[in-house]
Amino acid sequence: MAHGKIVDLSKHANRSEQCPLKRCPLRQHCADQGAETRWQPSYTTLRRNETLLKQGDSNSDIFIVRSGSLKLVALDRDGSEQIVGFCFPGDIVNPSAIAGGASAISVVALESSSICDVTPSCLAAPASDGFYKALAGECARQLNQRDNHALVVGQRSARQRLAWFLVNISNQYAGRGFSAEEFNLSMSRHDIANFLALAIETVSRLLGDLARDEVIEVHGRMVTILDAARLRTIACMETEGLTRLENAS
Amino acid sequence: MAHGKIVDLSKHANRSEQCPLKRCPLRQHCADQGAETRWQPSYTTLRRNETLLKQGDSNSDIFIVRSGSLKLVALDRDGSEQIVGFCFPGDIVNPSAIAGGASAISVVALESSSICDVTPSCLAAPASDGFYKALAGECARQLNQRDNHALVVGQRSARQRLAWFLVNISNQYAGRGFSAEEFNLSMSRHDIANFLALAIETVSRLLGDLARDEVIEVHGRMVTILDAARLRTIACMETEGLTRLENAS
DNA sequence: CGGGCCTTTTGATCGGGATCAATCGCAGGC
DNA sequence: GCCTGCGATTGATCCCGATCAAAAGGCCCG
Repeated sequence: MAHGKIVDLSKHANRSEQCPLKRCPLRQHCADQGAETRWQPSYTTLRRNETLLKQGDSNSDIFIVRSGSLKLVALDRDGSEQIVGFCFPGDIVNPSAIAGGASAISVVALESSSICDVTPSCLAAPASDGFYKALAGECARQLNQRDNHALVVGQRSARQRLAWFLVNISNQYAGRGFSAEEFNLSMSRHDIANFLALAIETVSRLLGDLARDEVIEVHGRMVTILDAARLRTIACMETEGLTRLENAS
Repeated sequence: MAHGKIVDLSKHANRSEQCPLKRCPLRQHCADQGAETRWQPSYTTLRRNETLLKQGDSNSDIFIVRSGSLKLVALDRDGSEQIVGFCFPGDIVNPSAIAGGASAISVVALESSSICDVTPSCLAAPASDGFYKALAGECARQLNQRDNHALVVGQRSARQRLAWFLVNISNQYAGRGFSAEEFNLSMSRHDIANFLALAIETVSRLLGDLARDEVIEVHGRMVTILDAARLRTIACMETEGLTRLENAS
């Protein structure tokens, strides 16, 4: 468990030595193909609540998050929304673009974010096995995440879901070299509630409960995990003890 | 809306003129590559409750359903299970194998099923763009389905979920040339309940309600849709009116 | 500093669906 | 035929989390 500095991902400077793109399999593929010189993606900056990708848009672009964070939202025409995931620096957004057609979800920035559109340069090189394989692999990873989310939402109590969420976020931060114990949530209570299929009031109350139990400490969006082991225990079964293979990255 | 015969998918003969494999993009790819002669996959037969693929197994096989049906199950070590999808003839099982690693889900037959393992022959041909692209596309399609499932489970009432499920199953059958109005469910009430994150008693009661309202007719696992329009209306908002892009196939 | 607006918290009540508990129905075995 | 056992139905009750309601912070802007 990495002990990095406490930072907002949004403030994460894009200094090359720690640019999250370095780890991106798509980029690595391009490099492997000797296409490094063609790696000239375009960059976009989004502010809070701005949309990167809109559900239904015919869209063939694939993005990588450089800094900030975003939510993936499935919308229904009657207005109901379901957040199906969050994206952090280094994550690949919209690998489904490979299948063509309309985007099945919308992607919205949770905070100021810098996004890299990798499609043009990758496609400039004749599309190769490596490119498709990397994308397929990313789709597969996201599929696993969705299945895990379904398992949690479908089988666990509100308290377990929230604990699971916190463990997950903590892992996300840790995997990027930041503190796993102390971090700022970039999403609102509303987003957390929606993601976990709970009411916002329930999330608020349960955060309070966890704080009262001294498992975490909460000040607005700043969360400190005081007892990671217990949090993990709660996440998995409130009393007994275990997760399925956690997709940490 | 196709008006085919009423059949069990399990009884669907593998006569070549209607073999579901014909439509499989993977197979088409192999044909396109002139690899048709190498299309010599192995076949497996499973009976009810037999496992095609076990979560955690290091597995690189990709399958296609020839006949029958299966459930995709995400398991937790504490014993809880979540069905995340069902498979019917022509469906590609485990496209995630492309990413390697352990399988994230288990796949279990709901009835006697004939399965085709396509990996050996496809991989015999030098893996090409088309192969990976077809798989990536399939992963993307499944990702959409999962998101839709999450939206329904996260946002809709029990009655809406069940109606949505019936509409979905009906579409699956229709898409395969069978009757959209009358069919045998291959899954138990337990499976339906689990898939929709409901209690089995709730599913039973709501099926009874829908039958009493003359929207459907139920005799054990045999379901007849009497008023498809109303069922669709219920599925989407119980009173108002709409779906998001339905992934019918 | 004060005011408006949005997010979050906290409190009180309600209800949809879970849970508990029989009973029923049907298929397979002897 | 009858017994056995599992799946499905039906009924009664309970409770978790939703909903309604209101207050309390934050935060930006004038």
